[in-house]
Amino acid sequence: MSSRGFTIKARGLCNNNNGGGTAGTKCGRWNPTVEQVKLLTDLFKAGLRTPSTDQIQKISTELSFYGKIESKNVFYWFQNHKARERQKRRRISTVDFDHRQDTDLSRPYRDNLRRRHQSPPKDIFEVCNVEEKVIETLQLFPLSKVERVRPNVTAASHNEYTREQAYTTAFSTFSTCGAEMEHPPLDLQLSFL
Amino acid sequence: MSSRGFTIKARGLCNNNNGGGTAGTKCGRWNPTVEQVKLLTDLFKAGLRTPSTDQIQKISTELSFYGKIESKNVFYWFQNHKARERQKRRRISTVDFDHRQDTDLSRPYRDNLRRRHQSPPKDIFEVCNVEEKVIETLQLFPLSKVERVRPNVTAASHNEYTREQAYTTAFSTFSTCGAEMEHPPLDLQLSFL
DNA sequence: GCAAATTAATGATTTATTCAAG
DNA sequence: CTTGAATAAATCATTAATTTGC
Repeated sequence: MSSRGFTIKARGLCNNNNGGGTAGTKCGRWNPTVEQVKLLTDLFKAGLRTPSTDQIQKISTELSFYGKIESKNVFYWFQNHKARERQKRRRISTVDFDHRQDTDLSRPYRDNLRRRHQSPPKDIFEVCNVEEKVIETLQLFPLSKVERVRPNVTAASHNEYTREQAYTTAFSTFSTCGAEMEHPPLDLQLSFL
Repeated sequence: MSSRGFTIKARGLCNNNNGGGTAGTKCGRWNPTVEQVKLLTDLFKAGLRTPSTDQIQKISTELSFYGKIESKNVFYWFQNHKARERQKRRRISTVDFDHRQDTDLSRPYRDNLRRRHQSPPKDIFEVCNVEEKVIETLQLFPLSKVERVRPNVTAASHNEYTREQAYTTAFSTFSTCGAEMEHPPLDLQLSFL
């Protein structure tokens, strides 16, 4: 936890036994179980794009039932999934940038588009309260109709968010000359939370 | 703190009285005092670019002496300052990308440059132990040669880091409508939650 | 069949843009 | 117009698939 010395921490070992059940394996990076992915995907399909801290926390807690997971994993998952879905769609429809109706755009970005390109031929704001519902659902998280069955996990819940990896690079062999290494995803990052 | 309702939370009010001493003013965003900026700038000049969590914590604590400040403020400050200094430098010297000796580049990026452009005419890794020194300095933070004088702050230390703003956008009026919403009603969709 | 070698996915970081408060 | 804050885009890096040679 100190500053230096922990070279390439990620290469270490830890009890990251998901799905397979092979305990004490490498713990390089989060490896979601199929259940976790399904849940996340469902939430995404339901309209969730950028979960709040609270939501991330809840989702994380819920998913920890199926295997090791941290809040940041959830955060990253949505970040990546959102971006890659957008990207995927872009490759398909080569429509003009101004005419696309990408609903993934966050408010600031959409607003900006409006301002700069005068675009939206169709009101992009006509809302659908889907996300709202999702939130509600999330709040009801704890109670589930189905008695879930955890594949075979021994250790679980490690929902702290203690910027691990990040430093390893910074203080690894190179010691980054003084310049830097970097930063944690937005707020979740700071360990002392 | 909940999910909805708090549209644009940041516009609220709170006791953010820094420097000026006007208590109970808007708490839109952090407004660093001159002392804080000076300290941060000094650290930057000393070579610090991307402080670690520990460093951020220490810096934040130290700066809270001069006024309200959160860890994230320190984080963002370095993020922005680094980027803007780089930007500034770019406008001045229009040197080829491959030839610039920007020490701000993170390891991965530098490595990548090496790989892709065969560039570095000069070993980019020849280290400068600046940050090392900075770290030392930071560790010795508590003791200062000069007896610091706090301008006039009443409330201080709010070093929690709870991603605020970020979510407000997600749940504001728009709610991201869903083109990706063909899917069935959430109920059953998320039933297994 | 089964590893080493490749390639495809995707988790995690970093940089670039943008929003908006003051 | 400066800059704190937030998000998107780019990219790095590791793990799982898949292919290939034996």
